[in-house]
Amino acid sequence: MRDAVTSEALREAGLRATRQRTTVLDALRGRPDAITAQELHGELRGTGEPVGLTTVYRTLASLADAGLLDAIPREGEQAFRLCSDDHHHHLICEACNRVDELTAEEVERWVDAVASRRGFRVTGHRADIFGLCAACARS
Amino acid sequence: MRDAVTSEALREAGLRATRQRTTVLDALRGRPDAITAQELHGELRGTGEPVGLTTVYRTLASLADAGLLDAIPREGEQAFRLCSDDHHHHLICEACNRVDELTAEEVERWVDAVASRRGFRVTGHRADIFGLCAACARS
DNA sequence: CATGATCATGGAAACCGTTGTCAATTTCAA
DNA sequence: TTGAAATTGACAACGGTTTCCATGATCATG
Repeated sequence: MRDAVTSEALREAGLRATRQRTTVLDALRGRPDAITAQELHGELRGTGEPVGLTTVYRTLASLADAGLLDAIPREGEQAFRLCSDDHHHHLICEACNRVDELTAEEVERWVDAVASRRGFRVTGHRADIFGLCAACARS
Repeated sequence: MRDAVTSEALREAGLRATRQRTTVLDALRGRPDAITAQELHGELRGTGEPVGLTTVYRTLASLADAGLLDAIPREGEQAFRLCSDDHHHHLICEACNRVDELTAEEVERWVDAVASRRGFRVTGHRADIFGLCAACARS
């Protein structure tokens, strides 16, 4: 059962497996797009498993902290999406918010080269592509 | 005189050369770090050339629109910095907010390759490196 | 199973960066 | 010089997010 998988993931993140957290994490599963706390709250409001707005905010933050979610900054707000646990970059559709994960050795190489050349100690980097996915570009 | 240069830059951006805009743009000149509207407002408050907070916000937004400034997103707020007019990326010190501009053909190549491979129509991309500059890393 | 120490929830209020309002002021082309 | 149009700035409003805190759920332990 999916519930057991979800609970275990929460446990591994150091979080108790509550109904609310399970609901949030399950709602994120299989979603190709990034979603904000408010959007998710609104979506869950309709179902039989509502979760308080405050709790949605807290849960998304905790899961992102734990590395289960990627935070995708959007105009004035923050969207989230389930992600793999290794480092990657994003291909983001500005129309439907679909997010594809990318790995990019050429980017990592560039980061290392530039940083060492200037005596920077790197703590992180970001490389994302924005545009329209094939489906959205067609319409 | 510097003032004439500043006024002309404003004119070219389609903005009237007011005392406030000249003050803001001059304050940005030669600054290695990115600064927020509130920070700049506070800084100017001390001088003999105060500028209203609303005006600082509007001016920074206008200058960024015009391509004179780069917007550097910071935790929950937005910082700005004078920039060159051609496309570039950033090397950002998280301690002192110093920002260096970078060009990166390897990143551009990566963007094109990935996008075409997936049928994405690219509207923009971003690649920034975060860390500690040589000076901040030392202390 | 019970049980309680600890953690989680959620409605309401507060927060904080930012934007809208609008009357007064400034700019600048003519 | 002058007047139409743009700009300013104090203030209020906004919107996403966080804090508060009393209530409720979880789960290691007995």
